[in-house]
Amino acid sequence: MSSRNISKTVIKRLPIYLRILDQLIRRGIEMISSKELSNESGFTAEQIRKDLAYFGAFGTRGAGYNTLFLREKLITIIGLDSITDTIVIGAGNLGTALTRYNLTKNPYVNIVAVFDKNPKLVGNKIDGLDVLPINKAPQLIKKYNIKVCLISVTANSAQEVADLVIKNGVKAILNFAPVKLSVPEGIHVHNADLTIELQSLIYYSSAEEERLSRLDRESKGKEPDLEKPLS
Amino acid sequence: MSSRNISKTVIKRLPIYLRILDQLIRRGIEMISSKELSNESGFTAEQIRKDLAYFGAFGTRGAGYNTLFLREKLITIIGLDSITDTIVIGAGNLGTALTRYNLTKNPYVNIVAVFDKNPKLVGNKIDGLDVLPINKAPQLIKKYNIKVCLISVTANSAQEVADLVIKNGVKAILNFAPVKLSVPEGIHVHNADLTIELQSLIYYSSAEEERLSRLDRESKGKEPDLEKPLS
DNA sequence: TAGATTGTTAATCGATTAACAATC
DNA sequence: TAGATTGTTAATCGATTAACAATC
Repeated sequence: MSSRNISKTVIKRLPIYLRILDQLIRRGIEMISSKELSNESGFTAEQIRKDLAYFGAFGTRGAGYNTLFLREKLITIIGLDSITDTIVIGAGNLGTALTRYNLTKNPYVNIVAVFDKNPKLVGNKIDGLDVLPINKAPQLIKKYNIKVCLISVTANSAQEVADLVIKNGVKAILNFAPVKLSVPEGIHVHNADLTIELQSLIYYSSAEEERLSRLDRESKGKEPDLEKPLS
Repeated sequence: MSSRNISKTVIKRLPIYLRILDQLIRRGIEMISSKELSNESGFTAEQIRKDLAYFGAFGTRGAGYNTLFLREKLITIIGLDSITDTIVIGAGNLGTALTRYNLTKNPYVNIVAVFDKNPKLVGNKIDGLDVLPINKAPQLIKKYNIKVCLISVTANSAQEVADLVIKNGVKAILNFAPVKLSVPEGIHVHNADLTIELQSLIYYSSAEEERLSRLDRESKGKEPDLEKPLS
């Protein structure tokens, strides 16, 4: 129980369990077995039991898990028991959509401000929230003690923005920009690069066999031996 | 080379390599070692060499990889050598942002249509693209031979939408709705649930130690010693 | 009690890292 | 040739699955 260094793969499953519990509770279900959680989530029952066991013994042998009790535990484990204030940097299409989307869907997170460096966007309202100039970010991060930040600026600006928010106390970044951010030890970045996701899907959308055999043929055609120009 | 069943973790890294090669080529760099690719990507040099070796021998011992050559290979491997036509279902904030975002950023993918079941949204223009009623989707999927689809509808509608597009020939779905989709064997779903991403980040944004010890204290209150009775 | 299901240890599987011969 | 770096095999590490005793 509460042994440290729980792996990232485990942590990423916890919010999914939470979402399922929310649904079950809405449907009035009070107890749930790991087997049934498996059906709902697509993870194996063993894996679910093991994931939960890292944090404690929340079930009842022979009966399963009490949905309300387990939900409370998950909320505490993930850190959602108090609302997390966050900011969005980058008020383009994506940043605007993220802001609107989150404001309606996510009861655990509150977006307190949206920033952009483009003067044309500053002053816009997104669901009642003003878009502020980026130079106002430092004081606001400190004032609200912001620890989590969404970055939806261009690839060019993302590193600069990351440096700025980290310098002012942000510990975790959800990065939508298509670049690898360099951050100090102890700062967490999750990448949500939609282009990458989409491209890796395309791999699976056509018969691999066929395409990869084409790769072989091309190689044979093209590089009798020039494969590698010998300089 | 081209042994089958290459793992999903490998495939997900390929578009990242591609993106880095794009950058290198733009900077005029012609050769790159796995070591340098490691610096750019954050993956180890060994891992990069191994990933590429699943598909062939693209490098030159002693010299590294020719950036233009490797980029071509990656494009073929991923399946980006011809433009992929795709559709977006769900023209709310997120769907609109995804459509605009993709149209500008992703040269390998073309969004041919956006659909919504809400009559209020039908007829809207998104960067010159009409929002069509969902019942027009089947014929269009067939006409353009659409294999990849983005779903940005509500959790309630997502399964229904998935069933519909799969029935008409879609093989791969990028799902933004916060539900687990049930799909037949051979259909690929990638989930891009932003709420999940954000929540799992929150886990890392505050000191775990502290929060998890709180969990223990709470448990002690509620469950006297039955933490783990020793039998 | 008998049946069910957890929590946990052991076995397996897969992915990453290390090492190094091949070779440019 | 000497130096560098790939491609690949072997060793390690970590995550998943299987199994089962504990126990409700």
